[in-house]
Amino acid sequence: MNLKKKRVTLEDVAKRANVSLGTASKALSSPNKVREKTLKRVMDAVDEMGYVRNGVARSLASRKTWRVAVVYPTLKNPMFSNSIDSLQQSLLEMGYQLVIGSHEYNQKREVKVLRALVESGVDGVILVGTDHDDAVFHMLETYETPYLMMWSTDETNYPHTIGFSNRQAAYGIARHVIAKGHRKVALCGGPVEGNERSRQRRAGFLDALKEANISVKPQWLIETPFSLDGGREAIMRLIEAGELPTVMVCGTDLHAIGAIHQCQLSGIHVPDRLSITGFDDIEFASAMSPGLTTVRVPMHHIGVEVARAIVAIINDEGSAEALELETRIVERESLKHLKDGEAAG
Amino acid sequence: MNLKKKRVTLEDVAKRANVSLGTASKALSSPNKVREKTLKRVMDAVDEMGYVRNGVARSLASRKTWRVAVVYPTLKNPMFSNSIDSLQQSLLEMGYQLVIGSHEYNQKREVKVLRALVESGVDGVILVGTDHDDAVFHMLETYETPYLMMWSTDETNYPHTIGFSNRQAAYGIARHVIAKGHRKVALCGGPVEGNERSRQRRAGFLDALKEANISVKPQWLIETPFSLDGGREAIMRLIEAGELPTVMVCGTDLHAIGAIHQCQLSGIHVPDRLSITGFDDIEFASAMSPGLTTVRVPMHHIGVEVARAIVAIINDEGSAEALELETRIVERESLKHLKDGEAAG
DNA sequence: ATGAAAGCGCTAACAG
DNA sequence: CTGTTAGCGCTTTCAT
Repeated sequence: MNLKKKRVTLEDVAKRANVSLGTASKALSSPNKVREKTLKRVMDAVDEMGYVRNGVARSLASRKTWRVAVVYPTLKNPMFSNSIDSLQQSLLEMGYQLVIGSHEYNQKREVKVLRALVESGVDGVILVGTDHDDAVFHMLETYETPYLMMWSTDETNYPHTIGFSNRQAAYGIARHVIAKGHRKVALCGGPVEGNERSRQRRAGFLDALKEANISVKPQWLIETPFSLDGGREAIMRLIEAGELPTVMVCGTDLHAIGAIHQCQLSGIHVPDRLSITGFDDIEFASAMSPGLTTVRVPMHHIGVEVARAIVAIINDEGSAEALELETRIVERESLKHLKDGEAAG
Repeated sequence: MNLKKKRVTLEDVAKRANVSLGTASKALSSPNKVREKTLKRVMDAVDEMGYVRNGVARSLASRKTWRVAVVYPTLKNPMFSNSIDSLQQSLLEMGYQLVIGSHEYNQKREVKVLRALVESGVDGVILVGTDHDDAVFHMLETYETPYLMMWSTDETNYPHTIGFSNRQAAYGIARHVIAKGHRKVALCGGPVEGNERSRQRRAGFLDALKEANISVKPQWLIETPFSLDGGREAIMRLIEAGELPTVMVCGTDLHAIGAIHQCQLSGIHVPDRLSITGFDDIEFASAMSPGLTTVRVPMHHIGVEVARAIVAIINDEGSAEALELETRIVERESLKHLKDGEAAG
């Protein structure tokens, strides 16, 4: 009662149940490989003594942690924090715990965060995007840790990649915007350095513009941080630049929502004076006014497939093939269909 | 090259550096307790062999996992996912990894999630709120796992609690609303069962109304799920009930934002026809139109303090005193100041 | 089906 | 300051 009583171990349980340590162990992990009577004796002892398994010891002996790490660029974007949810649920069903890291879009920090995660012991690693510091790949390979990259299938040949083509998706929404009669187009995305998603989204936008023979003014090619403020800043720059385009195509919903907000503050009517589109389709995109026209990313689907895939790779049964999912355009009020007259002016 | 080469262990490193296992271990964990020359020999060996510490073995031997678990009711509310961020950053600085669980406001599921986390091995546990299944407290105490409750200081005497008084905060915003001339008040909150925050927020609202001698119609006392849809549903019910109040006070921003959206769909002008207030002050509350009048919760501050506190408790130096932080009202356009005439009508 | 024994890779006394 | 020696609590052969 007073002495610091040691935690009860499997050995204690075994003694009480009158079986060997090995048998007790088997009773817990493979109940069907033990006589029913023995099983009951062990289970009773477990209950009576309030035994709880020591996962650390299990992991050391079995060389399996039942833990998977995921490293996000940020958790501030609801896109990623919702992804945690899907991932976590799916992994839990397969008996895995999810450990999370983030690095605020800093590749060097990503290396550190990942190292800490890997050292602490995980059976597999999930990365966002395909553009990472060499040290990341080196560490993962040296240490022979199974890993997979999600969200983007661009710019890589690695087989274990699950996501979508950012370039194509961006191309798609840009074409859509052009089809609505827009010719004066501004682009606003996040930093492209060390981020193939940003890069490919921009490339996709530009592909569509080029195809339609539309050139973008340099001042209308904007790069700001991944945040509401980034979007607000973009609008300020547009205003400073003098002439307003008829539409601003954004690389993320965060940009777009911030931009719309700034338009409201600055008295620019959306979409009458300026149309705005996003990318991601976070929940708030549909709850605001005007509703945001954007690209829906199969976030939940990615989470489910990624969970399944990383477990498969861990068990050495992963298919060596990238999985490319579909995106689709969601039309709401923030994008205006220009009449011919307006298109010109 | 071809055989599955075993991972290099500390023992390998020690041999190569010509020191004993113990010395190598000390070199890594207490570099200053080792002669400089020895340290260098070990470090060189580490680099040459690409050694990475095995955290699992460390944990078993030292009985320390350097991991802290946090269990959220949901990750879908940006409030909580942003909290992950603060917590994680602060813990990382102190050398701890964060492991996350969630249960979608289901107390029985919380028990299971927590058990998995505790079994897998954590040095401490962070819970949201004070209302949990008995099994939770029982498990934590039996297993002698340090824990702490955050977000709410209501309905508990447990010393390790960091958050704010939901009742007081709710009372505050309700008084504010009343001071703006509102007398026809509807309330919309989340389910109160197993959730002392919901319960205390509602109680706080009612305290203020009672004090002002305002009675709430039963149909105006609404309880819907914690989601945008929950807010939308509340508005639909108000419409069905016939007469509209002049304001609806919401228990979370999610409710409020959903409600405002539904008003827009249903042609109810906010705030001219109906004022709406929220609770939490998530980022989107300020980026929408009309901006949401709400209660700012010191989410980041909580994260920082909680991280500090759980580590202190783990190290047996936690102050046995709850920490109550301040909230404050953020005024935006969704709450209208009623003129005397309107107040009556 | 069960028991015995050998680690998993590291930390933590304790000697020297 | 360094080496030696026990474990940490469990899984896993291998016999029986």
